[in-house]
Amino acid sequence: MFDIKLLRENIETVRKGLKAKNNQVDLEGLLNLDKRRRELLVELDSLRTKKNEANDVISSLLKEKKDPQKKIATMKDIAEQIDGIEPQVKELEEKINDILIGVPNLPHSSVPIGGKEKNKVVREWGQPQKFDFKPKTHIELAEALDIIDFKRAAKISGSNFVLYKREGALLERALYNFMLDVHTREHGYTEIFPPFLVNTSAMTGTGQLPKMKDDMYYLSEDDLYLIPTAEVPVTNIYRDEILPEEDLPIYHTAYTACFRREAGSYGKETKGLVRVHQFDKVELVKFVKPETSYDELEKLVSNAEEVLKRLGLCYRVVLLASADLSFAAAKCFDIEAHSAGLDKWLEVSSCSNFEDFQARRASIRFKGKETKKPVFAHTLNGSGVALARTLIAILENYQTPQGEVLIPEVLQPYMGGRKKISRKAT
RNA sequence: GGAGAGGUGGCUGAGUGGUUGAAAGCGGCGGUCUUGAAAACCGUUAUGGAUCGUGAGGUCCAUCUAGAGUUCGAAUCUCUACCUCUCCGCCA
Repeated sequence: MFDIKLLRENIETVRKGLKAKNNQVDLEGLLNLDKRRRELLVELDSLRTKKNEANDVISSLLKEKKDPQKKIATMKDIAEQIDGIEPQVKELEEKINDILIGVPNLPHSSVPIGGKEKNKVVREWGQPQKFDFKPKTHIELAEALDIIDFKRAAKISGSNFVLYKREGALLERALYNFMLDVHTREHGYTEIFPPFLVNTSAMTGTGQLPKMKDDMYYLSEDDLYLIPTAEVPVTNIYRDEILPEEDLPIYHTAYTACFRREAGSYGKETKGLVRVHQFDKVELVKFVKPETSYDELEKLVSNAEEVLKRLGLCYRVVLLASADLSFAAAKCFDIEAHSAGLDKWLEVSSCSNFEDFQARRASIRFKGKETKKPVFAHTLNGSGVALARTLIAILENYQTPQGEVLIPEVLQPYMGGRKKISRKAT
Protein backbone atom coordinates (compact mmCIF):
# COMPACT_ATOMS: atom_id res chain seq x y z
CA MET A 1 0.00 0.00 0.00
CA PHE A 2 1.40 3.37 -0.92
CA ASP A 3 0.77 6.58 0.94
CA ILE A 4 -2.21 8.50 -0.40
CA LYS A 5 -0.24 11.67 0.31
CA LEU A 6 2.18 10.60 -2.40
CA LEU A 7 -0.73 10.54 -4.79
CA ARG A 8 -1.88 13.99 -3.72
CA GLU A 9 1.55 15.46 -4.17
CA ASN A 10 2.94 13.51 -7.08
CA ILE A 11 0.33 11.74 -9.13
CA GLU A 12 2.65 11.38 -12.13
CA THR A 13 5.22 9.30 -10.24
CA VAL A 14 2.50 6.95 -9.10
CA ARG A 15 0.95 6.78 -12.55
CA LYS A 16 4.26 5.90 -14.16
CA GLY A 17 5.08 3.26 -11.57
CA LEU A 18 1.72 1.57 -11.79
CA LYS A 19 1.81 1.56 -15.57
CA ALA A 20 5.14 -0.27 -15.42
CA LYS A 21 3.43 -2.90 -13.31
CA ASN A 22 0.52 -3.15 -15.75
CA ASN A 23 -1.92 -1.82 -13.22
CA GLN A 24 -4.81 0.36 -14.22
CA VAL A 25 -6.39 1.94 -11.22
CA ASP A 26 -8.44 5.11 -11.55
CA LEU A 27 -6.09 7.52 -9.81
CA GLU A 28 -8.22 10.61 -10.46
CA GLY A 29 -11.22 8.83 -9.01
CA LEU A 30 -9.19 7.90 -5.98
CA LEU A 31 -7.98 11.44 -5.57
CA ASN A 32 -11.55 12.74 -5.77
CA LEU A 33 -12.69 10.33 -3.08
CA ASP A 34 -9.82 11.50 -0.91
CA LYS A 35 -10.70 15.13 -1.48
CA ARG A 36 -14.35 14.56 -0.62
CA ARG A 37 -13.32 12.64 2.47
CA ARG A 38 -11.16 15.46 3.74
CA GLU A 39 -13.87 18.03 3.15
CA LEU A 40 -16.34 16.03 5.18
CA LEU A 41 -13.74 15.39 7.84
CA VAL A 42 -13.22 19.10 8.41
CA GLU A 43 -16.96 19.53 8.82
CA LEU A 44 -17.19 16.53 11.12
CA ASP A 45 -14.32 17.67 13.32
CA SER A 46 -15.80 21.10 13.84
CA LEU A 47 -19.14 19.58 14.81
CA ARG A 48 -17.34 17.38 17.28
CA THR A 49 -15.61 20.43 18.73
CA LYS A 50 -19.00 22.02 19.27
CA LYS A 51 -20.30 18.86 20.82
CA ASN A 52 -17.39 18.69 23.23
CA GLU A 53 -17.89 22.33 24.19
CA ALA A 54 -21.59 21.77 24.85
CA ASN A 55 -20.73 18.74 26.93
CA ASP A 56 -18.36 20.81 29.07
CA VAL A 57 -21.09 23.35 29.67
CA ILE A 58 -23.53 20.63 30.67
CA SER A 59 -21.18 19.12 33.18
CA SER A 60 -20.44 22.45 34.83
CA LEU A 61 -24.16 23.29 34.93
CA LEU A 62 -24.74 19.97 36.65
CA LYS A 63 -22.02 20.75 39.14
CA GLU A 64 -23.65 24.08 39.93
CA LYS A 65 -27.00 22.30 40.26
CA LYS A 66 -28.47 24.30 37.39
CA ASP A 67 -30.85 23.03 34.74
CA PRO A 68 -28.92 21.77 31.69
CA GLN A 69 -31.99 20.93 29.56
CA LYS A 70 -31.51 23.72 27.08
CA LYS A 71 -27.89 22.78 26.45
CA ILE A 72 -28.82 19.13 26.20
CA ALA A 73 -31.22 20.03 23.41
CA THR A 74 -28.36 21.81 21.61
CA MET A 75 -26.11 18.85 22.01
CA LYS A 76 -28.81 16.54 20.76
CA ASP A 77 -29.09 18.66 17.66
CA ILE A 78 -25.33 18.54 17.05
CA ALA A 79 -25.30 14.80 17.62
CA GLU A 80 -27.90 14.40 14.88
CA GLN A 81 -25.79 16.39 12.46
CA ILE A 82 -22.79 14.24 13.30
CA ASP A 83 -24.84 11.11 12.69
CA GLY A 84 -25.56 12.46 9.23
CA ILE A 85 -21.92 12.95 8.25
CA GLU A 86 -20.12 10.17 10.09
CA PRO A 87 -21.40 7.29 7.97
CA GLN A 88 -20.45 9.17 4.81
CA VAL A 89 -16.87 9.61 6.01
CA LYS A 90 -16.69 6.00 7.03
CA GLU A 91 -18.00 4.85 3.67
CA LEU A 92 -15.46 6.97 1.84
CA GLU A 93 -12.64 5.69 4.02
CA GLU A 94 -13.66 2.12 3.30
CA LYS A 95 -13.87 2.80 -0.41
CA ILE A 96 -10.45 4.43 -0.46
CA ASN A 97 -8.93 1.67 1.59
CA ASP A 98 -10.48 -1.05 -0.55
CA ILE A 99 -8.86 0.51 -3.60
CA LEU A 100 -5.49 1.20 -1.98
CA ILE A 101 -5.20 -2.29 -0.53
CA GLY A 102 -5.50 -3.70 -4.05
CA VAL A 103 -2.90 -1.43 -5.64
CA PRO A 104 0.55 -2.98 -6.14
CA ASN A 105 3.84 -1.51 -5.00
CA LEU A 106 5.73 0.79 -7.35
CA PRO A 107 8.91 -0.57 -8.96
CA HIS A 108 12.28 0.86 -7.96
CA SER A 109 14.03 3.07 -10.49
CA SER A 110 16.69 0.41 -11.16
CA VAL A 111 14.08 -2.09 -12.36
CA PRO A 112 13.79 -2.55 -16.15
CA ILE A 113 10.40 -1.49 -17.46
CA GLY A 114 8.47 -4.17 -19.29
CA GLY A 115 7.38 -7.79 -19.16
CA LYS A 116 9.30 -11.07 -18.77
CA GLU A 117 11.24 -10.42 -21.97
CA LYS A 118 12.99 -7.54 -20.19
CA ASN A 119 14.21 -9.74 -17.33
CA LYS A 120 17.97 -9.52 -17.12
CA VAL A 121 20.48 -12.16 -16.14
CA VAL A 122 22.91 -10.28 -13.92
CA ARG A 123 25.33 -13.11 -13.22
CA GLU A 124 25.89 -16.84 -13.55
CA TRP A 125 27.84 -19.18 -11.36
CA GLY A 126 29.19 -22.54 -12.48
CA GLN A 127 28.53 -24.46 -15.67
CA PRO A 128 25.41 -26.47 -16.45
CA GLN A 129 26.23 -30.11 -15.69
CA LYS A 130 27.16 -32.18 -18.79
CA PHE A 131 27.13 -35.97 -18.93
CA ASP A 132 28.54 -38.43 -21.44
CA PHE A 133 25.36 -40.45 -21.02
CA LYS A 134 21.73 -39.44 -21.31
CA PRO A 135 20.82 -38.00 -17.91
CA LYS A 136 17.64 -39.14 -16.24
CA THR A 137 15.05 -36.79 -14.83
CA HIS A 138 14.56 -36.58 -11.08
CA ILE A 139 11.30 -38.47 -11.51
CA GLU A 140 13.01 -41.44 -13.11
CA LEU A 141 15.83 -41.36 -10.60
CA ALA A 142 13.61 -40.99 -7.55
CA GLU A 143 11.29 -43.79 -8.56
CA ALA A 144 14.13 -46.13 -9.45
CA LEU A 145 15.89 -45.37 -6.18
CA ASP A 146 12.61 -45.64 -4.27
CA ILE A 147 13.06 -42.34 -2.51
CA ILE A 148 9.92 -40.56 -3.73
CA ASP A 149 6.50 -42.16 -4.19
CA PHE A 150 4.33 -39.92 -6.34
CA LYS A 151 1.57 -42.51 -6.82
CA ARG A 152 0.94 -43.07 -3.16
CA ALA A 153 1.14 -39.37 -2.46
CA ALA A 154 -1.70 -38.96 -4.94
CA LYS A 155 -3.61 -41.75 -3.22
CA ILE A 156 -3.29 -40.07 0.16
CA SER A 157 -3.77 -36.48 -0.87
CA GLY A 158 -4.09 -35.90 -4.60
CA SER A 159 -1.96 -35.04 -7.57
CA ASN A 160 1.07 -32.82 -7.11
CA PHE A 161 1.67 -33.91 -3.58
CA VAL A 162 4.90 -35.61 -2.66
CA LEU A 163 5.79 -38.55 -0.47
CA TYR A 164 9.50 -38.70 0.30
CA LYS A 165 10.88 -41.91 1.68
CA ARG A 166 14.15 -43.38 2.86
CA GLU A 167 17.09 -41.31 1.63
CA GLY A 168 14.64 -38.99 -0.04
CA ALA A 169 13.16 -38.00 3.30
CA LEU A 170 16.60 -37.87 4.83
CA LEU A 171 17.98 -35.70 2.05
CA GLU A 172 15.09 -33.26 2.49
CA ARG A 173 15.78 -33.02 6.20
CA ALA A 174 19.51 -32.70 5.57
CA LEU A 175 18.95 -29.84 3.18
CA TYR A 176 16.94 -27.60 5.42
CA ASN A 177 19.14 -28.29 8.40
CA PHE A 178 22.21 -27.43 6.33
CA MET A 179 20.62 -24.22 5.11
CA LEU A 180 19.46 -23.13 8.54
CA ASP A 181 22.92 -23.76 9.92
CA VAL A 182 24.58 -21.66 7.24
CA HIS A 183 22.23 -18.73 7.76
CA THR A 184 22.18 -18.78 11.53
CA ARG A 185 25.86 -19.54 12.12
CA GLU A 186 27.47 -17.61 9.29
CA HIS A 187 25.02 -15.00 8.02
CA GLY A 188 23.70 -13.66 11.29
CA TYR A 189 20.07 -14.69 11.04
CA THR A 190 17.98 -15.58 14.08
CA GLU A 191 16.01 -18.76 13.70
CA ILE A 192 12.23 -18.75 13.90
CA PHE A 193 9.80 -21.59 13.79
CA PRO A 194 6.43 -19.95 13.16
CA PRO A 195 2.84 -21.16 12.89
CA PHE A 196 1.91 -22.62 9.51
CA LEU A 197 -1.63 -21.27 9.74
CA VAL A 198 -2.25 -17.54 9.85
CA ASN A 199 -5.20 -15.18 9.98
CA THR A 200 -6.55 -12.69 7.47
CA SER A 201 -4.71 -9.72 8.95
CA ALA A 202 -1.37 -11.44 8.54
CA MET A 203 -2.10 -12.36 4.93
CA THR A 204 -3.20 -8.82 4.18
CA GLY A 205 -0.15 -7.36 5.91
CA THR A 206 2.33 -9.01 3.58
CA GLY A 207 0.13 -8.50 0.52
CA GLN A 208 -1.06 -12.03 -0.30
CA LEU A 209 -4.58 -10.81 0.30
CA PRO A 210 -6.70 -9.67 -1.36
CA LYS A 211 -5.12 -10.54 -4.75
CA MET A 212 -3.94 -14.10 -4.18
CA LYS A 213 -6.92 -15.47 -2.30
CA ASP A 214 -7.56 -18.27 -4.81
CA ASP A 215 -4.00 -19.50 -4.60
CA MET A 216 -4.18 -20.28 -0.93
CA TYR A 217 -5.63 -23.06 1.16
CA TYR A 218 -8.27 -21.61 3.41
CA LEU A 219 -9.96 -23.17 6.42
CA SER A 220 -13.33 -21.49 6.61
CA GLU A 221 -14.30 -23.10 9.91
CA ASP A 222 -11.47 -21.26 11.60
CA ASP A 223 -10.92 -18.38 9.19
CA LEU A 224 -7.28 -19.36 8.79
CA TYR A 225 -4.97 -19.74 5.80
CA LEU A 226 -2.16 -22.22 5.28
CA ILE A 227 0.97 -20.21 4.67
CA PRO A 228 2.24 -20.10 1.08
CA THR A 229 5.63 -18.98 2.42
CA ALA A 230 7.27 -18.29 5.79
CA GLU A 231 7.42 -14.67 4.71
CA VAL A 232 3.87 -14.28 6.00
CA PRO A 233 4.19 -15.38 9.63
CA VAL A 234 7.75 -14.10 10.00
CA THR A 235 7.13 -10.63 8.58
CA ASN A 236 4.00 -10.35 10.70
CA ILE A 237 5.96 -10.99 13.89
CA TYR A 238 6.31 -7.24 14.28
CA ARG A 239 2.92 -6.21 12.92
CA ASP A 240 1.46 -3.24 14.80
CA GLU A 241 4.70 -2.63 16.62
CA ILE A 242 7.12 0.24 16.96
CA LEU A 243 10.62 -1.17 17.27
CA PRO A 244 13.52 0.59 18.99
CA GLU A 245 15.78 1.94 16.28
CA GLU A 246 18.82 0.17 17.73
CA ASP A 247 17.15 -3.21 17.15
CA LEU A 248 17.48 -2.76 13.38
CA PRO A 249 18.46 -4.46 11.23
CA ILE A 250 16.63 -7.63 12.26
CA TYR A 251 17.44 -10.82 10.33
CA HIS A 252 15.24 -13.88 10.68
CA THR A 253 15.39 -17.26 9.02
CA ALA A 254 12.73 -19.92 9.20
CA TYR A 255 12.13 -23.36 7.88
CA THR A 256 8.48 -24.02 7.05
CA ALA A 257 6.40 -26.11 4.78
CA CYS A 258 4.66 -23.96 2.16
CA PHE A 259 1.20 -24.63 0.79
CA ARG A 260 -0.01 -23.49 -2.59
CA ARG A 261 -3.17 -24.42 -4.44
CA GLU A 262 -1.56 -23.59 -7.79
CA ALA A 263 -5.05 -23.30 -9.21
CA GLY A 264 -5.15 -23.71 -12.96
CA SER A 265 -1.51 -24.55 -13.46
CA TYR A 266 -1.71 -28.21 -14.43
CA GLY A 267 0.25 -29.38 -17.45
CA LYS A 268 3.61 -30.75 -18.39
CA GLU A 269 5.42 -28.04 -16.43
CA THR A 270 4.02 -29.52 -13.27
CA LYS A 271 5.52 -33.00 -13.53
CA GLY A 272 7.38 -34.35 -10.57
CA LEU A 273 8.70 -31.87 -8.06
CA VAL A 274 8.60 -28.74 -10.21
CA ARG A 275 5.29 -27.43 -8.98
CA VAL A 276 3.78 -29.07 -5.94
CA HIS A 277 1.10 -28.13 -3.44
CA GLN A 278 3.33 -28.56 -0.44
CA PHE A 279 7.05 -27.96 -0.33
CA ASP A 280 9.71 -27.09 2.19
CA LYS A 281 11.55 -23.83 2.19
CA VAL A 282 14.07 -21.98 4.30
CA GLU A 283 13.16 -18.32 4.19
CA LEU A 284 15.20 -15.22 4.96
CA VAL A 285 13.40 -12.12 6.24
CA LYS A 286 14.86 -8.72 7.05
CA PHE A 287 13.58 -5.60 8.77
CA VAL A 288 15.86 -2.68 8.04
CA LYS A 289 16.16 1.09 7.94
CA PRO A 290 15.01 2.59 4.64
CA GLU A 291 18.36 4.01 3.60
CA THR A 292 20.01 0.57 3.84
CA SER A 293 17.42 -1.60 2.16
CA TYR A 294 19.02 -1.88 -1.28
CA ASP A 295 22.39 -2.86 0.18
CA GLU A 296 20.54 -5.34 2.34
CA LEU A 297 18.87 -6.77 -0.75
CA GLU A 298 22.26 -7.45 -2.36
CA LYS A 299 23.45 -9.15 0.80
CA LEU A 300 20.28 -11.19 0.99
CA VAL A 301 20.77 -12.45 -2.55
CA SER A 302 24.36 -13.41 -1.85
CA ASN A 303 23.28 -15.27 1.31
CA ALA A 304 20.95 -17.37 -0.82
CA GLU A 305 23.60 -17.83 -3.51
CA GLU A 306 26.04 -19.11 -0.91
CA VAL A 307 23.80 -22.10 -0.26
CA LEU A 308 23.79 -23.06 -3.94
CA LYS A 309 27.54 -22.57 -4.24
CA ARG A 310 28.20 -24.92 -1.38
CA LEU A 311 25.84 -27.45 -2.85
CA GLY A 312 27.82 -27.11 -6.05
CA LEU A 313 24.79 -26.17 -8.13
CA CYS A 314 25.13 -24.00 -11.20
CA TYR A 315 22.80 -21.02 -11.02
CA ARG A 316 22.03 -17.63 -12.48
CA VAL A 317 20.64 -14.47 -10.88
CA VAL A 318 17.86 -12.72 -12.76
CA LEU A 319 16.68 -9.18 -12.20
CA LEU A 320 12.94 -9.14 -12.79
CA ALA A 321 11.38 -6.53 -15.04
CA SER A 322 8.60 -4.32 -13.70
CA ALA A 323 5.59 -6.26 -14.97
CA ASP A 324 7.06 -9.55 -13.75
CA LEU A 325 7.39 -8.28 -10.19
CA SER A 326 5.07 -9.63 -7.54
CA PHE A 327 2.32 -7.46 -6.13
CA ALA A 328 4.27 -6.22 -3.12
CA ALA A 329 7.81 -6.06 -4.49
CA ALA A 330 9.70 -2.93 -5.53
CA LYS A 331 12.65 -4.93 -6.80
CA CYS A 332 13.30 -8.63 -7.06
CA PHE A 333 16.07 -11.02 -8.02
CA ASP A 334 15.19 -14.59 -8.88
CA ILE A 335 17.83 -17.24 -8.52
CA GLU A 336 17.53 -20.13 -10.93
CA ALA A 337 19.43 -23.38 -10.56
CA HIS A 338 20.23 -25.40 -13.64
CA SER A 339 19.02 -28.96 -13.64
CA ALA A 340 20.63 -31.39 -16.07
CA GLY A 341 17.86 -33.96 -16.42
CA LEU A 342 15.10 -31.55 -17.35
CA ASP A 343 17.75 -29.28 -18.90
CA LYS A 344 15.99 -26.30 -17.40
CA TRP A 345 16.63 -23.31 -15.18
CA LEU A 346 14.47 -23.73 -12.10
CA GLU A 347 13.51 -20.85 -9.87
CA VAL A 348 14.71 -21.79 -6.41
CA SER A 349 14.74 -18.38 -4.80
CA SER A 350 13.08 -15.04 -5.13
CA CYS A 351 14.64 -12.17 -3.19
CA SER A 352 12.65 -8.98 -2.90
CA ASN A 353 12.79 -5.56 -1.37
CA PHE A 354 9.30 -4.40 -0.48
CA GLU A 355 10.52 -1.04 0.78
CA ASP A 356 7.78 0.24 3.11
CA PHE A 357 4.91 -1.41 1.23
CA GLN A 358 4.41 -4.29 3.65
CA ALA A 359 5.43 -2.21 6.65
CA ARG A 360 2.70 0.28 5.84
CA ARG A 361 0.06 -2.42 5.51
CA ALA A 362 1.20 -4.24 8.59
CA SER A 363 2.24 -1.11 10.49
CA ILE A 364 5.81 -2.12 11.25
CA ARG A 365 7.72 0.95 12.39
CA PHE A 366 10.77 1.99 14.31
CA LYS A 367 11.64 4.97 16.42
CA GLY A 368 14.90 6.34 17.75
CA LYS A 369 16.46 9.46 19.18
CA GLU A 370 16.94 11.05 15.78
CA THR A 371 13.51 10.08 14.50
CA LYS A 372 10.93 11.92 16.54
CA LYS A 373 8.08 10.25 14.74
CA PRO A 374 7.86 6.52 14.11
CA VAL A 375 9.17 5.60 10.65
CA PHE A 376 8.06 2.67 8.52
CA ALA A 377 10.76 0.02 8.30
CA HIS A 378 11.70 -1.58 5.01
CA THR A 379 11.05 -5.30 4.76
CA LEU A 380 12.83 -7.81 2.55
CA ASN A 381 12.68 -11.50 2.07
CA GLY A 382 14.04 -14.25 -0.05
CA SER A 383 14.16 -17.99 -0.19
CA GLY A 384 17.37 -19.36 1.10
CA VAL A 385 16.39 -21.62 -0.69
CA ALA A 386 13.26 -23.53 -1.74
CA LEU A 387 13.77 -27.25 -1.38
CA ALA A 388 11.69 -29.18 -3.85
CA ARG A 389 13.37 -27.66 -6.89
CA THR A 390 16.78 -27.68 -5.28
CA LEU A 391 16.26 -31.37 -4.69
CA ILE A 392 15.53 -31.78 -8.40
CA ALA A 393 18.82 -30.11 -9.24
CA ILE A 394 20.76 -32.26 -6.80
CA LEU A 395 19.24 -35.52 -8.01
CA GLU A 396 19.68 -34.66 -11.66
CA ASN A 397 23.12 -33.04 -11.47
CA TYR A 398 24.70 -35.55 -9.12
CA GLN A 399 23.46 -38.67 -10.89
CA THR A 400 25.85 -41.41 -12.01
CA PRO A 401 25.68 -43.60 -15.14
CA GLN A 402 24.49 -46.39 -12.82
CA GLY A 403 21.44 -44.38 -11.81
CA GLU A 404 22.78 -43.59 -8.39
CA VAL A 405 23.00 -40.13 -6.86
CA LEU A 406 26.10 -38.77 -5.18
CA ILE A 407 25.51 -36.69 -2.08
CA PRO A 408 27.08 -33.20 -2.12
CA GLU A 409 29.92 -33.10 0.35
CA VAL A 410 28.36 -30.42 2.57
CA LEU A 411 25.29 -32.59 3.10
CA GLN A 412 27.14 -35.77 4.00
CA PRO A 413 27.47 -34.91 7.70
CA TYR A 414 23.72 -34.36 7.76
CA MET A 415 23.14 -37.80 6.24
CA GLY A 416 25.05 -39.95 8.59
CA GLY A 417 28.16 -39.80 6.43
CA ARG A 418 26.48 -41.34 3.40
CA LYS A 419 28.22 -40.50 0.14
CA LYS A 420 25.60 -41.69 -2.32
CA ILE A 421 22.07 -42.92 -2.72
CA SER A 422 21.66 -46.27 -4.41
CA ARG A 423 18.82 -48.73 -4.86
CA LYS A 424 19.83 -50.87 -1.96
CA ALA A 425 19.11 -49.38 1.40
CA THR A 426 22.33 -47.90 2.67
C1' G B 1 -15.94 -29.10 23.73
C1' G B 2 -18.24 -27.38 28.90
C1' A B 3 -18.02 -23.70 33.14
C1' G B 4 -16.01 -19.26 34.99
C1' A B 5 -12.72 -14.73 35.20
C1' G B 6 -10.57 -10.96 32.53
C1' G B 7 -8.57 -7.53 28.33
C1' U B 8 -6.82 0.44 30.43
C1' G B 9 -0.51 4.00 28.12
C1' G B 10 6.55 0.71 27.48
C1' C B 11 5.17 -2.16 32.22
C1' U B 12 2.29 -2.52 37.02
C1' G B 13 -2.24 -0.59 38.21
C1' A B 14 -6.59 3.22 39.65
C1' G B 15 -10.92 4.48 37.48
C1' U B 16 -18.84 1.77 37.16
C1' G B 17 -22.16 7.42 32.89
C1' G B 18 -20.27 14.10 32.33
C1' U B 19 -12.85 18.83 31.49
C1' U B 20 -10.16 11.06 32.11
C1' G B 21 -5.63 10.88 26.68
C1' A B 22 -6.66 8.88 31.21
C1' A B 23 -4.46 9.02 38.85
C1' A B 24 -0.28 6.71 41.08
C1' G B 25 4.07 3.81 40.84
C1' C B 26 7.91 1.65 37.83
C1' G B 27 10.79 2.14 33.55
C1' G B 28 12.75 5.61 29.65
C1' C B 29 14.63 10.45 28.31
C1' G B 30 16.54 15.54 29.72
C1' G B 31 18.46 18.44 33.74
C1' U B 32 20.32 19.97 38.88
C1' C B 33 23.91 17.99 42.23
C1' U B 34 28.85 14.97 41.85
C1' U B 35 35.91 14.26 40.23
C1' G B 36 32.70 10.12 38.23
C1' A B 37 28.61 7.18 39.59
C1' A B 38 24.57 6.10 42.85
C1' A B 39 20.88 8.43 45.71
C1' A B 40 17.83 12.67 45.95
C1' C B 41 15.21 16.49 43.51
C1' C B 42 12.99 19.04 39.03
C1' G B 43 11.08 18.44 34.22
C1' U B 44 9.49 15.30 30.31
C1' U B 45 7.30 10.82 28.43
C1' A B 46 1.51 7.45 23.22
C1' U B 47 -0.44 6.86 18.24
C1' G B 48 -3.22 8.23 13.98
C1' G B 49 -5.82 12.00 11.22
C1' A B 50 -7.35 16.98 9.60
C1' U B 51 -5.85 21.92 9.40
C1' C B 52 -2.69 26.49 9.76
C1' G B 53 2.65 27.84 9.16
C1' U B 54 8.51 28.53 4.52
C1' G B 55 10.02 26.38 9.23
C1' A B 56 10.32 25.50 14.43
C1' G B 57 5.70 24.64 15.87
C1' G B 58 0.34 25.76 16.76
C1' U B 59 -4.98 24.42 16.71
C1' C B 60 -8.73 20.77 16.41
C1' C B 61 -10.53 15.60 16.11
C1' A B 62 -10.09 10.45 17.19
C1' U B 63 -8.11 6.34 19.99
C1' C B 64 -8.81 2.69 27.21
C1' U B 65 -8.67 -5.23 22.23
C1' A B 66 -12.16 -4.71 17.77
C1' G B 67 -17.09 -3.88 15.82
C1' A B 68 -22.24 -2.71 16.76
C1' G B 69 -25.80 -0.57 20.21
C1' U B 70 -28.17 2.44 24.53
C1' U B 71 -27.59 7.86 25.88
C1' C B 72 -27.62 14.80 24.88
C1' G B 73 -22.93 12.46 26.78
C1' A B 74 -19.45 5.80 27.31
C1' A B 75 -12.89 3.55 29.50
C1' U B 76 -17.41 3.04 32.54
C1' C B 77 -24.03 0.13 30.55
C1' U B 78 -25.76 -3.84 26.50
C1' C B 79 -24.59 -7.27 22.44
C1' U B 80 -21.07 -9.75 19.12
C1' A B 81 -16.14 -11.17 17.70
C1' C B 82 -11.15 -11.95 18.96
C1' C B 83 -7.49 -12.80 22.62
C1' U B 84 -5.61 -14.21 27.68
C1' C B 85 -6.12 -16.89 32.31
C1' U B 86 -8.43 -20.81 35.73
C1' C B 87 -11.14 -25.44 36.35
C1' C B 88 -13.38 -29.83 33.90
C1' G B 89 -13.37 -32.97 29.52
C1' C B 90 -10.49 -34.66 25.30
C1' C B 91 -5.75 -35.28 23.26
C1' A B 92 0.02 -35.72 20.19
